[in-house]
Amino acid sequence: VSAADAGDPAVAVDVAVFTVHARALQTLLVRVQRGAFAGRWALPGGRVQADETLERAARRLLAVQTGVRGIYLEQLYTFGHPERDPHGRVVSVAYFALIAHRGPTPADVAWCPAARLPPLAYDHRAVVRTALARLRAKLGYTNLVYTLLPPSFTLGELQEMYEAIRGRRLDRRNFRKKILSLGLLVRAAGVRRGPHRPAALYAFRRRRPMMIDIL
Amino acid sequence: VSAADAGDPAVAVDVAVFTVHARALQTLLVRVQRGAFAGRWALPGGRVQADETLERAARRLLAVQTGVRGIYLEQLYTFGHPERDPHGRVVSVAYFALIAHRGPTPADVAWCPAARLPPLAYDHRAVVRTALARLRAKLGYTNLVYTLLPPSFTLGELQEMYEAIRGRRLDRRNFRKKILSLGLLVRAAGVRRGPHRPAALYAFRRRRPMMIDIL
DNA sequence: TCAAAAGTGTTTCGGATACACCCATGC
DNA sequence: GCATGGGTGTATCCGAAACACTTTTGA
Repeated sequence: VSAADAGDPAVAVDVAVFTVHARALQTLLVRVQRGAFAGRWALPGGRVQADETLERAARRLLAVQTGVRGIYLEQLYTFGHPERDPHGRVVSVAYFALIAHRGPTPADVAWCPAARLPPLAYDHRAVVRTALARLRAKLGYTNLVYTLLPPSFTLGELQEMYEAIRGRRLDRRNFRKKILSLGLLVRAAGVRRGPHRPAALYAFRRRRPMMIDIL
Repeated sequence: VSAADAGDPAVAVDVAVFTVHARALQTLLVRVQRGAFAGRWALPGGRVQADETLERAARRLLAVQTGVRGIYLEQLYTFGHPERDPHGRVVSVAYFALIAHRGPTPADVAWCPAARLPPLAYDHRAVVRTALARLRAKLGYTNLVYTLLPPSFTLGELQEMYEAIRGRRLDRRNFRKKILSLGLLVRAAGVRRGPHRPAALYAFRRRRPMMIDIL
């Protein structure tokens, strides 16, 4: 009923960051430096400081450990089983985050296909599983894909995002009809040139999280 | 990186319990006994003990404070703003729960219409708002209504649940068609007699949480 | 006999799905 | 000239929504 004492669990945050690259969902992992899990891969995260909010802690630890900052972040679930951390009682508030893919990462940081994760420290496998379920569900009723894409992109690229995350192919004609009918996109200048016919570029009319109705 | 120390936030749980009664959503509140909020209403909850899971803490505190036990419970969201509790840093894992309505409550415990709550302690108003949003969303893709109903009930009573929670009327014929087509219900013995034509009784084929697709 | 809830079918509309062909480019 | 992805239109199906009258009971 009053402030903390030494009997309290420690409070931590963990962040499951996803991107889509090479037509596959990828998860951001860091190598554990110390303790019982030294050498294993784990989600970025750590202890919450006394005067910061949970989300701020998540952003700080993510930036420090991986250099990633300024991305979409939302609270996922709180994992608090008494034995989840062999070092002592730690209650961890997990966040899930999305980012457009970018280049290489620092040492001891890696993008790993979400379908083939190595053994992870703590209960982070369960955290990733929970985050993936949330991600798939949320794509169906929000415009969150925009967080995975650069400012302009082709409809083919957009469709690849949905296919990578939902794990199945979509009909191109129906997809274009549906997406364009939502009015979320505007034509961007220029075209994407590749080894084949150039594709029109599009951009999101608004780059902020919104409820919508798709798929 | 190791176990807790005195700098850690306290860890608590709060439980937002809902029922439907008198065609309205009701929230279970307890009166705060001590501290800065003494006399105010609040959600049941309190500190997590060193060796119990978060869910177990929620069930324990709910039973001790209100006598309610053995109900549907799910984790909702974790509230951790540094100033949410004037007594010190407390990170609170909120749960949301559903129960069929039953008789009177102990002293200093009350069911209160969710639409007209009194001023609540801490950030519990935000907790209730979050829980209501979750409840409304979840009714749309699960069979969780069963938690609000007695073992047998009429289709009219079932429809009242949906109407109370969603806050709008539904067409009776379409509702019956849809609900019966899902195959979740079986006829129960007997009829409900009232001041008017008797109604057939139904029961849920399975009383456990399931994903489905309704409304 | 009246008030109040129970019970029942049909029509309409819109969104989802399935499906095939031509186009523009780089190699 | 060919391989590769870009771009477009139509027919069908299914579930959702709208909608009115008869039935049974207790008072």
